[in-house]
Amino acid sequence: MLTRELAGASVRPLILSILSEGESYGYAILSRIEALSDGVLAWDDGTLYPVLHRMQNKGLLESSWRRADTGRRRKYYALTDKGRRALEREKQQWLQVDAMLAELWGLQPRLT
Amino acid sequence: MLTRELAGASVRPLILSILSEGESYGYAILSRIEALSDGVLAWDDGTLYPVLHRMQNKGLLESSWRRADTGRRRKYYALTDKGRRALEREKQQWLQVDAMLAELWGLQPRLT
DNA sequence: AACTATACCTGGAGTCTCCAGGTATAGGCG
DNA sequence: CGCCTATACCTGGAGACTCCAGGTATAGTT
Repeated sequence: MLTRELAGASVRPLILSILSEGESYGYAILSRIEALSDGVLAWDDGTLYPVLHRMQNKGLLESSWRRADTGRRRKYYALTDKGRRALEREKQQWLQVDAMLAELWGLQPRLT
Repeated sequence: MLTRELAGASVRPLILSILSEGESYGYAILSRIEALSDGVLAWDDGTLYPVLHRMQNKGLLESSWRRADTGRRRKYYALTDKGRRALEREKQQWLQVDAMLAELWGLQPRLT
């Protein structure tokens, strides 16, 4: 698994990025992350939900309870405008740090 | 500045990477990071020192007080073998998360 | 009727950044 | 010589966050 610090740094960008593709809900976000990482990352759901709540409190997300075709109740989350701006900021910050590490590691810089 | 989470995720890899180029000391590490980021990142030194202490406690670094040519006392830090292994792990983890974000953001994957 | 997978939530322990404040000294300047 | 600035290190407490253990509920399968 990841160090707690890297986990902390990546949850928010990952959630924002996944939701930028369209609304989703906790459980699905979890599986999406697991799939994206080829099974390497698997957050406990008890870690994810509080993060979603905090992000909603800060106005980055909005949520609505709906019943899926499967009959189950789900809490769907979608990005707000503020959330979209936050994603842009987080992305820039990530790329900033990534560029520094890439330089230290002798990797080629990313073309933007 | 960075979000506290990204700051947390990047301090350790940055320190380990900088020290992998040769020993250094707190104040110089700070300026190295500032230079690498083109002035964007500037950690408070009160944030860095406890991190160095913790890393030494975990056996990732070793330190020695020496007097520089300038006459000042400095605490030089160097990587231990354990530190070198930790760097390798952190690097893999970073690249893992980076690959996930790159995919979500539609960036080209990094060639290893 | 029992089980599994889906789907959500909370509380407390431990850990970490951040900030404010503190100590000490070399070198330059008046 | 006395003052200032840059260099160089340290600590304590506040606040924030992940992690884990535990809990609730229900659709579908056996």
